[in-house]
Amino acid sequence: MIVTRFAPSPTGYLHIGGLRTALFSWLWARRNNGKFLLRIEDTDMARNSEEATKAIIKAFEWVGMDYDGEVVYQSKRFDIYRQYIDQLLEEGKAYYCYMTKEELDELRETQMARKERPRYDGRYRDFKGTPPSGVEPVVRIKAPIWGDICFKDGVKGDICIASSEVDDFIIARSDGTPTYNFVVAIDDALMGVTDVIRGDDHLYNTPKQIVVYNALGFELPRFSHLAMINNEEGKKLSKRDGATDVMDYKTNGFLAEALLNFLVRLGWSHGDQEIFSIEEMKSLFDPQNINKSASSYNLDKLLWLNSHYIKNIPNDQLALLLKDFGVHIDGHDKLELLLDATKERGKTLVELSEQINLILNAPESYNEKDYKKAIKEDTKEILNNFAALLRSSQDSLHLPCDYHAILEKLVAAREIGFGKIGQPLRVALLGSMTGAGLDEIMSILGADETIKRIDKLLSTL
RNA sequence: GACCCUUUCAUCUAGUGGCCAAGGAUGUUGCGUUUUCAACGCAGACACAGAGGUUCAAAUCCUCUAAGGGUCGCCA
Repeated sequence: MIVTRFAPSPTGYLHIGGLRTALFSWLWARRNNGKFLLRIEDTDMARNSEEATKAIIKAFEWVGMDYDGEVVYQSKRFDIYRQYIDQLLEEGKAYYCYMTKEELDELRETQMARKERPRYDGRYRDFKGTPPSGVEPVVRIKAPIWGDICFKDGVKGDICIASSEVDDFIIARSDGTPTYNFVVAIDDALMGVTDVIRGDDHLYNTPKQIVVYNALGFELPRFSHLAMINNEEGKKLSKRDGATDVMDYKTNGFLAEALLNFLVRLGWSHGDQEIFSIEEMKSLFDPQNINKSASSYNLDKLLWLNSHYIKNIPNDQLALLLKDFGVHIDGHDKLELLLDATKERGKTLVELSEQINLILNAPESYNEKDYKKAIKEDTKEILNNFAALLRSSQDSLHLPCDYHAILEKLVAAREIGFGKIGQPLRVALLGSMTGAGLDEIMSILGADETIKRIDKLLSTL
């Protein structure tokens, strides 16, 4: 069985890059009817917050990603880690190191000065003497001294790192708490994780974790390291780049489906296909098709996808989503017509709600430029004429085509161009010359409201 | 500085030695549809980082160079 996991450290909101990593892991598990686990990496007591964990879970809920079983908190598993530390100590695979932080800093400086890669020199590796007093020791694991540490990465292929590059890293701090690379390996093994899918930035941790796997006799999972997502300038995505918090996308009017579709195509592809429903992703996703190279975030494409999903989800669902944006049209008898007329005009739910409000609420003022452009000498007469026509045939006006018919009638009778009536009418109804089709707008408003808005404009002439 | 990874249109990507004088998508340009905007349709512009090899044949394999990124914590 395939078991994947997402293992964030709770230091803030869920980042867009984190979501993509989680998505890939989730999809791979779901595709194989496997398990997708959520583990919170909170071994650093000073930095983690409960809020952050909640934020991550909330973001998962929004996008509809479900995890299996209970959330695992590393902070609650310290006694498990302690056991393994003791075991390694007993077996001579780990040892106490009495080097102070100051000594360590000093060592690093001299190494840097010699243009070497800074690393622990192993001075306590085979220490048999009397430990210096007054130093709380850390526990270090014995990493191999010779050869290479190799593994096959699901994305990058064969990776080999010289053992000389991997030092005897600390697995327990002087206060006894375990460190990241140690607990990750243990938890992944204990939780039965078969596929570790994570960011590129962990590539260098992998050989360290392999040291732990080997020392404890655990079987290695498959590792797949995802290249980073950069910003539109190709630089590392940071908080300065605006919306990096997943939940910002919700407030900015993006659909979860669109976000996931966007993210799944960042670094992964399936031929030429661009649009993937969640179900399709679940059945098609394969880490084998993940790209090696980093990709850049591109808002235009996200926007395009979002408008695609806005246009294609059922109207009743759309109405539900719109509630969060101050548009309450649940019971509106012209709901279908209203959304059909507007949903091609909004790339986000924010824009769409603006479009809808434009129709639902009578204009309080008119766009100056459009007003000037639309209002001509004969406009007053034409609009009066049109209003009269509306009044006289009020009872038979229902569908957009009904309104269209009387517009045609007016145009034919007066022998004028469509613009003569269309432009001022548009200003009267919406306050400006852009927006949905006139026939639809009038049908949604009904004859009464249409006449009211025309009269209001007439009163300014 | 050391080690590691990456490199196809502006962007996401297809491509695993011949089907590629490089395909799709976003964006962009023009035209059409339209009372307006949008949407849609059609047409166009835009790329194999560079240099050397290997081969009958290279975007694809090898070497070097360059550029970008990552990592070097008692953070995760």
